[in-house]
Amino acid sequence: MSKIDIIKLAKALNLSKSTVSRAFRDNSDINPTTKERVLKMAKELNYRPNHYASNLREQKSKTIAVVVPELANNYFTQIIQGVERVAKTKGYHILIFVTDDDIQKEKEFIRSISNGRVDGVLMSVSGESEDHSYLNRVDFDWLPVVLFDRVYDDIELPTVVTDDYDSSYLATQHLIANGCKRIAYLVVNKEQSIGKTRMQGYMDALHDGGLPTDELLIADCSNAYDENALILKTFLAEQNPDGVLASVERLAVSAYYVCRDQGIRIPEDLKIVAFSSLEIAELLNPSLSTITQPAIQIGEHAANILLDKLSGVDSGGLQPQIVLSSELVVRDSSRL
Amino acid sequence: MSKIDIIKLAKALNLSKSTVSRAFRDNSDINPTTKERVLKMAKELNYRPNHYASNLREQKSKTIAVVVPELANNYFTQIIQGVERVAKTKGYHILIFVTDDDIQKEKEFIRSISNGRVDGVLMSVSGESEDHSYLNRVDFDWLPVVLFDRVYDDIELPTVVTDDYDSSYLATQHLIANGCKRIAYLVVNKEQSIGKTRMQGYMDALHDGGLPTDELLIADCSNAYDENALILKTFLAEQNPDGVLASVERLAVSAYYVCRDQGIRIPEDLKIVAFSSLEIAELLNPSLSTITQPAIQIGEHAANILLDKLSGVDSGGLQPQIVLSSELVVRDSSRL
DNA sequence: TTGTATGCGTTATCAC
DNA sequence: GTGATAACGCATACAA
Repeated sequence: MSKIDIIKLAKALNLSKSTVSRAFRDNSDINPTTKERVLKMAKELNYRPNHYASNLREQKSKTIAVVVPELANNYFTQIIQGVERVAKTKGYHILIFVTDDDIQKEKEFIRSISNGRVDGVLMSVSGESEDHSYLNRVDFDWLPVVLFDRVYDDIELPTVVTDDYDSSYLATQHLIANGCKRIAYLVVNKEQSIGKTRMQGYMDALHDGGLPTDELLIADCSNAYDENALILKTFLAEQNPDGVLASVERLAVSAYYVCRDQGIRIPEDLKIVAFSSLEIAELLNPSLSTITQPAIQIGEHAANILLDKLSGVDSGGLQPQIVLSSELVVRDSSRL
Repeated sequence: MSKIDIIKLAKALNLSKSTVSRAFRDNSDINPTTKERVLKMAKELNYRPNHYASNLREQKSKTIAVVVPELANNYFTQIIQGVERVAKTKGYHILIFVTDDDIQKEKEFIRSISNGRVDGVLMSVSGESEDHSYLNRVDFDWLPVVLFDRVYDDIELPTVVTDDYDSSYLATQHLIANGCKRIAYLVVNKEQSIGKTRMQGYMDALHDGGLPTDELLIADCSNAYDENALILKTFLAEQNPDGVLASVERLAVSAYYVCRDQGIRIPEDLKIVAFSSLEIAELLNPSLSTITQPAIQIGEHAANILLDKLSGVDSGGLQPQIVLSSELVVRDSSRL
């Protein structure tokens, strides 16, 4: 294969390079027969238009970036699946970037692609509690951005999120209905919109259910399994809750491990509900009650919004704000 | 931000574009002070070198492609994590492509990137039983390719795989040791090297353990959960095995569901061991015995090999063939 | 319908 | 140490 370019191909065909070029563009004036001829020879010589040259010329890349905080999370990989699925149908490729929840990396990545690297960006953000004004410096007409799941509320962009408040409220209500009096809330970062919104639903449900809200029942965890094991062990021992709402799957898993080790019975001693996209929640011991977010659909929606923008579909001036519903699936871990 | 390019920046600084360009290259003759000045102004104007122009010029993209059969599989997403981790440290981006186990898509993708789109490819293949000679047409000096997990044996390329035969053998031996007489093997596609190798380990262990091998005990499943539920339900009823080796996680999960529905007790009636990268195998009911592959490391190794090649490290002429060890973790699902 | 010429934004080579 | 200029490979406006 090596170095066959449009000129060599043109020479081989005794044509000009423009004609050859035209053979690869769909809506160009070209004799169907010569087009055939070119395509055939191209196949033979294994020629493909150089991507970077075309992109430079056309100022587009047919590629979108997907920016996520982490990959070690089923939820995000499911979202990526959704994105991939719709991107593929429109001929787009996807570039994955992981920020490790570090806004510096997020910022640097956005900077690094801000000059034609990709046609658009799908992002779940990392710096909600920090200064993310860097985003205001990008021209969204040049580089459309759609936020999903974790969003910056103070920046006007299309978003795709789930109804976290309602889900949290409902799940807490369910725990109350099943007799819980001391319901704990497990969260990784209270400052994130996700953590905050879910916490609000939890608190309001407590209040409406006639239960006091107690700062001490809110466990601020980390992202590392081993740390969480420690935090939760202490937390459960000291606070002795009878119900738990885990704002992310990982915390529910840690809670399961701690309960097993400490001889805390689920659901008899402690009932658990968790935000989780685990496909086998059903098979856990005991099966885990979940608030299941439509992850794949989030990806699909976000991708569709972005691709619409890229193909010039007018959103009527305003930014779509999609809210998808999660589903509360009650299983053994929160049963009476 | 919009349209700021090197020329505008140069003008703003009253410099030539060559000088500006030099400020961004690390080892160029340039006055440190002017470099400072350029970089500062660049930041101010939010200038970034155009990726496509540089790539066109330099003939490299600092991007590698990761090609996998599917994303709906923890195993592959973990591998991607590993790749991402090392790629990031070397300043590479990753482009994800999913073949849906369709060699046509695999082929088309490789073709589509064969002209400078990426600097190299990491791939887990899809067309082992089909004609994959298309790969011989790519010049691996121009586009280095490293295969992982699912490989083409008849094409000379670096590979990273796990010791599937040994793992299978060991797991089967373990089942025999725990009293199983009728051990079934669950597989998705017998023709794949993965399925085949694992089956061989299983068969040899049976033989060495003095047990007959029986074609009927090999269940050829599909990739869809609902289909598998049906297949396995019938299979378990008809063949009545007392042990099962699942060549992929998905099949073990299906088996769990079927057992639950049919009142088959694990491990009393049926012992199960599965190839699985599930992090919470421990928490299943009952906890699942697994052959755990070092997925993240596979990704890291593959990426390292590729990046070494890209940076011109000589592999001594021969293609590295890495074999990583999986770990058999015995849990309740296969206990006596 | 096809060919010619120009520019997309860089970087490298060569002068200065 | 810096500036002019020629590629990189392609796609389009314009001429033929």
